[in-house]
Formats: sequence, C-alpha cells, structure tokens
Amino acid sequence: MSAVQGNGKQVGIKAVAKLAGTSPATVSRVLGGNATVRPDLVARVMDAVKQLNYAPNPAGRNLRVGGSRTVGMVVPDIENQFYTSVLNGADEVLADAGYTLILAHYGENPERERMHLARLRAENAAGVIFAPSRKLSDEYSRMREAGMPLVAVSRRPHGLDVDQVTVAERKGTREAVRYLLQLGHKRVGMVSASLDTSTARERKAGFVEAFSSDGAACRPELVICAQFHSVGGYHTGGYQAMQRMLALPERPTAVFVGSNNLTLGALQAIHESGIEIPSGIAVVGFDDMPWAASLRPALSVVAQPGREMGAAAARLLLRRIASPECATREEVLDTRFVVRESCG
Amino acid sequence: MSAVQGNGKQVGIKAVAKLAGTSPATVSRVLGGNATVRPDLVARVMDAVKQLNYAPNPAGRNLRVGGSRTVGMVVPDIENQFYTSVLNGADEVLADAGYTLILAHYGENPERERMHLARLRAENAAGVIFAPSRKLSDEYSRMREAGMPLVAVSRRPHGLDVDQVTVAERKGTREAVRYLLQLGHKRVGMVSASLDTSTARERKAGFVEAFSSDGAACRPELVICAQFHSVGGYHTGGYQAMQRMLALPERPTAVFVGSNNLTLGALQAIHESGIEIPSGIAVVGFDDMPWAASLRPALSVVAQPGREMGAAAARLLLRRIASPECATREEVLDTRFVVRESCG
DNA sequence: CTGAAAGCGCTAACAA
DNA sequence: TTGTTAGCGCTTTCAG
Repeated sequence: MSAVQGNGKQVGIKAVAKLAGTSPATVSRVLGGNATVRPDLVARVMDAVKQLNYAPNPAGRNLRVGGSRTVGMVVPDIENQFYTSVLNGADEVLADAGYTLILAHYGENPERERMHLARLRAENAAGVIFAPSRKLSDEYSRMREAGMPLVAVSRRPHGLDVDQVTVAERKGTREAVRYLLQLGHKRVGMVSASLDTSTARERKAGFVEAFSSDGAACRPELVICAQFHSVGGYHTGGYQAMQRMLALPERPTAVFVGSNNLTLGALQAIHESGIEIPSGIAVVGFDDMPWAASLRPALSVVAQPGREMGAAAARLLLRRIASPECATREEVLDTRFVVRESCG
Repeated sequence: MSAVQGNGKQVGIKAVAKLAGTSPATVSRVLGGNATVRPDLVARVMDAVKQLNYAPNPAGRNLRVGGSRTVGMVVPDIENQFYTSVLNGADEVLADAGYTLILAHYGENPERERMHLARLRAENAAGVIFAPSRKLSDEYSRMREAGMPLVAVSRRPHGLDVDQVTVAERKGTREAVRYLLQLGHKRVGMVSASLDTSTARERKAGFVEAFSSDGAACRPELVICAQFHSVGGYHTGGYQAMQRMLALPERPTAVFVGSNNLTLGALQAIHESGIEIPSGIAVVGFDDMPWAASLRPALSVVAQPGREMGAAAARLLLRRIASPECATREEVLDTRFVVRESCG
C-alpha cells in the first residue's frame, strides 16, 4: 500500500540503499539524523529518498525499537465542544513534535474506554492523554505500572498519581455564584452533572463555598443532579433537572448550570416555562461555547481554556516521554468569568 | 511498555505458547480465529492469554501482513460540530469492525493536510476517510494509484474517482429558499462560504435554482461570500459578510446562511444592527447544530445527517477494503428542512 | 565512518 | 491438526 512504485513493489530502505550505492544501515543513520555520515553520502541518500519518494515504514521501526510515535487521546464525548478544543490544543503541539493522535472516543461507556486502553497498551502507544470515565478503570494503573506516560486532563483520576492539567473550577464557580449573591439573590440553585466526576464535585464544592462568606445559606435541596439519558444524552438530563428546579415550591431566582452539556436542555426548560431570563431567573453556565454569546439573552459563563488545557497536557506528556522518572506535576489553569446578559 | 509482566519483560506470543505448551503458530491460529485447532488446545491457549494478560503487538502483525488496522480521518476543522458528528458516526462502525481511528486534523491548512496524508501512506493505513481542503492535494491521487482505499465525505474531491458520501445540498437549499420565496419574500440573499468547496458551490447552485421556477429573479449581488479570517476564523467571516449584506442599498428581507460556521457571526451582525428576526429579516441556516433550537428566535435550518454520513462513509470504506476493485459508489443522503421561528 | 548481520513479534508456507 | 522455519522493514550492535 505505502510508498509504492509503478511496479507495485514496496520501496523500502534497501531500495534506497541500492540506489544510493550504500547500505541500509547508512540510510537509517542519515534519516535518523543522530549519527555522523560523510556529507556526500548524505546527499546521495537524500537524493535516492526523494527519487523513490521513500517514507520509512513505522511498523518496522516500531517493532525494532519497541515503541511508537502515536499518542492516544481518550475522551468521553467527541461531540462536546469542550473536549474538541482540548483535542485541538493537544493535536497542535503533538503534531509539531512528530506524534500521531489516535482517537479513543468512548461515549461515556466504560467498556469502550477499557477496550481503547487495552489497544493503546498493545499498540505500544508513546503515551496517553485522558479524561477518564466516572468509575476509573484499573487499566490506567496497569498502564502506569507498565511505565506508560499518562496525563489526565480536566477530570482528576481518583487515586492515580499521574501528571494532570485541570482548571480551578472550585474557585471559578465560587466567584460566579458570589457574583449572583452580591446581586441580591437569596435563593440560588445549581443544576449539576452527577457527582461521579471530579469536575462535578469541584464545581459543587465551589457552589457551596460561595455561601460561606455571605449571610445567605446554601440549601441542599437547591442543587439538583442531572442524569445522563441513553436517548437524548445530557440534553435531556439538563432539561429534566431544570424542570424539577422550576417546579420547586419556592423556586430559585438564580441558577448556576454546572456543565456545558446540560446548558441547552436547561435553557429549553426555562423557555418552555415562560419564565424570563434574567428577570424571572438569572442564569450562569459553565464553558464559553461559541454559541453562548448568541443566545438571547447572551449567556454569562465560567469559561475554561480548552485549547490551552490540551496544549498543556501535550507538553506534560512530551516531558514525561523524555524523562519518565520525573515527579508528577499538576498544572491548574484559571477560569475566566464572562459576564453577559443572562445574570442581569 | 505493553503487556509487561512484573519482571518488566514484554509478554509476546512465545511466552503464551510456552505457558500453553504449544507453538507460537498455534497461538496465532487460535487468536486469528480462521483455522481449525483442537478444542482443548484452544482452551489452554486462551487460559494462557488471560493469565499473562497478553495482547498481540500490532506492529509485528502489521509488518508481517503489510497493512494495519487503522484508518485515517482527515477533517478540516475538528471544532466544527458537523465534522465531529461525522467522526462519531464513522468511529462507531469502524471501532466495531476492529479499526482504530487516526485523527488527521488539518485546520484548513493544505500543508498540514499533505503532511498527514504522507504519514498515513507511510503508516500503511487500511484506508482514509476525508473531507479535502479547498485545493485538492495530489497526494490523494497518488494514494489512489497505490491502491489505498479512500472515501470522501461531505466535500466532493474534484476529478478524483473515489467512493463518496454526500448530501443532496442543492435540493435541500433549493427547497428552503423556495419556502422563503413562497412566504412572499422578494429579495432574498445568501451568505456563502467561499466557492472553492463543492459544498459551497452546490448550495449556491441550489439557491440560484430556487428562483427559476418562480417569478422572482435571483440577484447576483445578493450572494455574498465570506472570507476565512486567520483570527476569528469563520465567525468573523460570517459577521463581516452579513454586515455587508445589511449595508446594501436595498437590503434583503430574508437571508440564507450557507454554512454552519458562518451562522453565529452572521446572527451577531444582525443583532448589532438592531434588525429583528424574522420581522425585519428572515433567516435560514445550514446544519442543525444543538444550539439552533435554543436561539431566540429558534433558527430554521437545512439539517444534514452528520452521524449517518460518517457511518455510511465507514461502511463504504469497509466494503472497499474487503473488495478493492469494485466500482466506486456515491451515496447521497437527504437533508431535512427544519422550520422553526427564524423564517417567520 | 561504514557495512554485515541479528532480531524485534508476528503470520503464512511448508512439512510432518 | 500442529510445529518449524522464514522473513516482513527497520535499527543497532559489532567488526572492520
């Protein structure tokens, strides 16, 4: 299939060597770049390479050196723009470093995640960047023990000592909720993702903390967790959770929606109820999706730097590939509170 | 790295064979599944596999059989939800068939696209699904000649005879624009992506055709092409194009936005102008993004079945991998016109 | 600085 | 049905 001449035979390193009048070893040295070869030989080899349009077959190399130049990117939901921008950020720095990204998309399905991990391990991936599913697969610790470079992104893997890049979500949501409180809201609620990810827990913690410094009390019944639905996914979850929130005897005058994939559903529920935003209910969301500014009223959000998170994760991974034994590091990026119209 | 025992040595097929008291060849046969092996031997092998937590190293296999079980997915923009759902659809069927997806995201940058293609060729990818950049790279024809299974998705690759899955965009936009015309609009405009992709051209053609059956004339000055901006990307492009549209001496009373990544920017321009939708200007967009229903007014769109397109592309690819010589096929899926509030 | 040769893990041809 | 053997393309000793 690859690097085929007219006659259909693979052009391999031997063909190049023959054309250049040298040995495969020398060709390898030239292409590897980290050995000293006589300049004229280098030139001859390069010529031959170009002439034959030769590209080394990674399978050969991988087999020989026992490692590959691919990194796995394990994401729960590829249709979520947040992960997509993380992916983009990581791809940029990894591609520049000569690595290929393998997409391991598991759709919040732990089975599938496990399958992907097993494959990445078998494939001898150079490393893995991952946002783990709700229940941490023990594949991860097995990979760690086997020495595979791992870096967690966004979701913190409970009990696993690996490099991570996260975001100061607790602080971010605390600030946003405080802002709501300072606006004079007495009853502010939260629509949360289910609390089995670190992100959801952190955001909830931030929500609770926001009240401590203030006179207002945090009422536990005002945080409602959305369920993931097999049909309709998170959208339906956000929708139903918000419906429940609005049906409360004394409904809140402000609500914090703790996950981007709950937001649209939650907003739909509000719209259908006929309650106005922000006069009837103020809303703050999480993640500055491209459409947030185009909603009416425009949505205030706690923004996460997705691209930067991906890039940081990639750099952390590269660092670990280079020096597998260094101490693990956690990088915590800041959120940004973007005030628009939806919180009044 | 992979499949490592406590002692740190790779567990390979030989180790399994030894533990099972048989030969590597038999292990291979058992795992391959397409050979007859004595049942008790099968059992012993399976036991050993499980015991050692063995997973075959694809590099060895790839080298031996001269092909891999990876397929490249070449997309212009991973942060565009349309491609993301295509990806998702393809991933589902490919993963089930035992293939790994390699992400080749080129960010509308032909250089990067070329780089990815070269790598996929070198890696001996089993096949490639692609939405090509505006100017078709000749890498594609080279790959085709080399016999690599290729299937184009969404964007039609000009002059390249490969399997494709596209959408009846011309018909779809024609119907949508006719709907606008039947509503009594006399001046309807179009904000189009630049005409160097087949998709943009088809949509424009559909736009023009819509007028033919009607008394109304299509005024060429009413279709405005957006530019891609290095900062702000398509968003800025859509914004500026719509600004120009609204600044026209006699501005249209309805507008068709021909690409999802232009929509948000275009809407922003309308909002800033203070013109009301749909009373001041009716709007129809392309692609039913998750947020379309949450805008106010809710956006009417011509919806493409992204997931299905990806799945269809994957099936076409699988078919070609199985029988490389069969005649190329084009699969054309239907769009669906989703009428919401933005067109009155 | 260069070439010959071995071998990475796997499968397919061949022999038993 | 099973085992033995060769070799995929590459890199890396090891001699020269």
